Amino acid sequence: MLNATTTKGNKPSIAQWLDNGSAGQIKIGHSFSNTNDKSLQAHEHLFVAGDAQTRVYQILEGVVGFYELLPDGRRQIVTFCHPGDFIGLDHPERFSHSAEALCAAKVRCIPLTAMDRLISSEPGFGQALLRVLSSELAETREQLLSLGRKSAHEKVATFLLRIARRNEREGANACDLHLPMKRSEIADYLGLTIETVSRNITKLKASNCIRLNSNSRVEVLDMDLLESYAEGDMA
Amino acid sequence: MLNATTTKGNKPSIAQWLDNGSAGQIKIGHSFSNTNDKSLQAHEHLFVAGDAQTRVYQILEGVVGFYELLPDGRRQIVTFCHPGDFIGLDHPERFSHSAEALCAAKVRCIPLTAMDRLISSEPGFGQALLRVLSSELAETREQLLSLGRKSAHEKVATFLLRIARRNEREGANACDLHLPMKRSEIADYLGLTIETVSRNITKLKASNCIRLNSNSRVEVLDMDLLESYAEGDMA
DNA sequence: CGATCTTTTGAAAGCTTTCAATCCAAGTGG
DNA sequence: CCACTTGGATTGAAAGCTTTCAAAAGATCG
Repeated sequence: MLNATTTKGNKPSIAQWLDNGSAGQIKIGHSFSNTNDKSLQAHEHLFVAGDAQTRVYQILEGVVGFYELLPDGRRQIVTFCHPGDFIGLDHPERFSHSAEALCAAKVRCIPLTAMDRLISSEPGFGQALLRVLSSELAETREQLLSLGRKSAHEKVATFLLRIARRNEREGANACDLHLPMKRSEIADYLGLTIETVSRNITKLKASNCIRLNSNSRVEVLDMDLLESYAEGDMA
Repeated sequence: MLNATTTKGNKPSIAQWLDNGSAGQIKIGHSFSNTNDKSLQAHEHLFVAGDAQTRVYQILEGVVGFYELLPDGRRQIVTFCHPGDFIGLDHPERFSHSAEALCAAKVRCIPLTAMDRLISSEPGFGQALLRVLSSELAETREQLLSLGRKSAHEKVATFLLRIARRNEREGANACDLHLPMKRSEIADYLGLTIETVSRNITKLKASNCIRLNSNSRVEVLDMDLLESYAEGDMA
């Protein structure tokens, strides 16, 4: 979601803040003293709704789910945060969302004051943040279309396609998808139930669009078909 | 959606760029030479998906719907833009969305180059934009919860409640809601059909939660009830 | 290998949509 | 001033898709 790469090769004192490889984009590297990294076990929370927000987080390893709850327990996962992504750029006061590691994860914790300092001192930093926020907003709007107007089948296809695209961006095999989250988390991301997600994955299998090598390892057999499903060209 | 007020009192040469009254927030006033204002009739498009994006727009008067289409014509309205709101901060290349005036409207057109200049020259401007984008992202995420996890009844209640809150923020009567959009546009914003929207407005009337003074004029009779409906506390 | 969690599959129920018809408000023109 | 027209909103009934409830099948782990 956020166009920033992880700190490849682990340089703990150098935050590879923003590094979207596209031509003409700025690249910021900056050393920090008052950040600290935090390791999370699977299913451990980084924070929960109601916590005061005093830091911004950047994912270094693993995947973190960012979600909101209704009083009766219904959950909407807003985004899955991957290495390089930021959490907490959007809400300057108090979290209305919670963040939970889907698997073992490591995050860098950056005090808001450090962010403010950087914005003032590094001219390019604020602009980089603008780009990060912009692309996150664009992605969230894509998800609005999915949630508001797509069928379950289309939602699942769109979800898989997005993962394929992410793979492509990162130079990985677009057809070999790894799903770090459970069906229940996919369901809460797509506004569906576990059962509906499962049924539609089965449908995609049946139409020879994908194959499951394991529950969390999907192989795309026909990317064009997957794309047409995602856009609703057929049922 | 965007924390910026309109140019009250019409000062065409002074863009009251950002003016969120909160304590400690910056206030920017800046004069521009190369912006021009554009008037739109009801249902006239500001731009359509596919257009190259060369400007950012700020609504001066009226309401503009920002939407995305699926190939088969299904529409998702992403946001209703009110005076002060910006359009086009999120996507630096080519529009994947379209923008259409819901009623007679006036917008200020700002070339991207002018934005870039401002970001570089006015230190506070970039930070103001960050806040605008942040709050827009937060609002979009709220909408994700609505679309993904709320019932039709809850969606409609949430929609009305949001308008009431907007009224409050602007110092207007929170109980007197003006709906500048048609039922079909509410439907495409909430991921429902016209009929479902209508039925649930009727339900809200029947439970003495609201009253319709006209099709576009809703009076909230019981704000607490509306809030509890919006959160799903009852049916 | 048993215990537990997760996924898949089946059948019935429910909510929203679809299809249709009526109602309503606002113009238009005679 | 009153039909007539028109676009939008409401209401009704049937269909459809997703959910709910339930159970079986896998997978993981000690």
